[in-house]
Amino acid sequence: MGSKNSTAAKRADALRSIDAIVQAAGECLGRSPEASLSEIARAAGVGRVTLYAHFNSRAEVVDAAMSRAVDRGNEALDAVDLTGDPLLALARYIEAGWQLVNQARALLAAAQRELSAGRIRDLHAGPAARVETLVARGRAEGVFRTDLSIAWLVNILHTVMHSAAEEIRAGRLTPNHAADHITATVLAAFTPPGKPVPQTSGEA
Amino acid sequence: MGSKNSTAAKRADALRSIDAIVQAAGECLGRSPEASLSEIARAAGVGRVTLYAHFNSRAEVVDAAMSRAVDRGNEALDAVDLTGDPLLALARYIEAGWQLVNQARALLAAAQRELSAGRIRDLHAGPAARVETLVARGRAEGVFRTDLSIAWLVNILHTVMHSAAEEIRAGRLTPNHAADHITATVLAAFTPPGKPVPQTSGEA
DNA sequence: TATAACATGAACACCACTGTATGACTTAGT
DNA sequence: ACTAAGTCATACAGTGGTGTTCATGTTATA
Repeated sequence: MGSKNSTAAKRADALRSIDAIVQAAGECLGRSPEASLSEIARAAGVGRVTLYAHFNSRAEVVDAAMSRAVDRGNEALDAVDLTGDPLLALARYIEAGWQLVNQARALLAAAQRELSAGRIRDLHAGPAARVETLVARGRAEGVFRTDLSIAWLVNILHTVMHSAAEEIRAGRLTPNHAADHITATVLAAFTPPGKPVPQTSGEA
Repeated sequence: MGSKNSTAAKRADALRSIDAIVQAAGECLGRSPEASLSEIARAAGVGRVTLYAHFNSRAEVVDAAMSRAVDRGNEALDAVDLTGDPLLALARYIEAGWQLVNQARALLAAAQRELSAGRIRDLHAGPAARVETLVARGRAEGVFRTDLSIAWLVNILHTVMHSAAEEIRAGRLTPNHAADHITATVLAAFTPPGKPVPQTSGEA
């Protein structure tokens, strides 16, 4: 559904172009959701007509870029160990994926105007489940608060990650400290009322 | 700088139109930053040409809508008591302004593409200072954490407010519980490491 | 009621983006 | 080396937004 062909085998040449286009689309749409196809084609080092030779519409380009981002995200996050202490697991998740999640969110803005709601749900099913089970486990173990819904906590995690990326873009935060800031903030936000918030980096 | 005239006194008729346009612009741009002037004029119950009779460009409309939103925000927030216990003060601030801040942020997206960076800084100077001093006072009193910068904490506050509004739009949160969720989350995130997170609503 | 201000629809030129078509050129695969 | 596949520049039609002009009505206000 991403590319144009049905059964014909593509030439190595064409595959290279397609890959460049999808990659450029991910970058351009990640920066600005209303990037034009001309802009994407130019960033891919390819003619605009060539883009239309492989994708029937703008929606197909967005879909391909979004799918690729989700795939790469899943791939990267599969390498993260989410077992053991939920606090440490969450810290590992944040460390591995905070800038990844941000780009996915920027792409999402483009996808939400170009793709159907069902398609977006499908693309999000996998990644969302991973964090949800981690949060659920943390709640079951008494480490994360239960007075707020799982959906809200997951939303907070993603929101803080995203905002950190924007703070960096605005020059108010350095990339080195981003993960620390996110972790410190989210772990505190997840702490059950009455319990002390965990120390994240330097312990006394 | 907002409207078109210089010295001529406007008719009551015209003032009514201008007000309707600015109000409609606030609503339309609050929903979608790329709302067209045709759309805004229609929402204002006014002809498109009439809009151009009062505003020279799209930027002027955006500026007027943004200025109005900031003014109304300042007005509403001036009524909030930010003295006393910083925790309670922050809770009052959230209660009063969370949906307000969200609309301002949605407008901000439109403003950032149409207005100069300097103009945006000017518009934000007032509102930002208010929260910053509150956060600074909370830190000085040992209630808020000092291991994260003031700018980051303020950013977290606004980000969580904004995300709550989006959760409501997505149907995952009811407006009644929004302020509670935001307060519970932000107060926990602001708590210094090692200290217990405060109970917000029901105490055991 | 006179008149200047205002509102309005229709029409215009301009621009950027989308999507398609054509024809010449280059490259991959056998 | 031959051919099908791919690339690309140019050009085209269609769409939708921005600003402007104009001629005709409508309304506030003195």
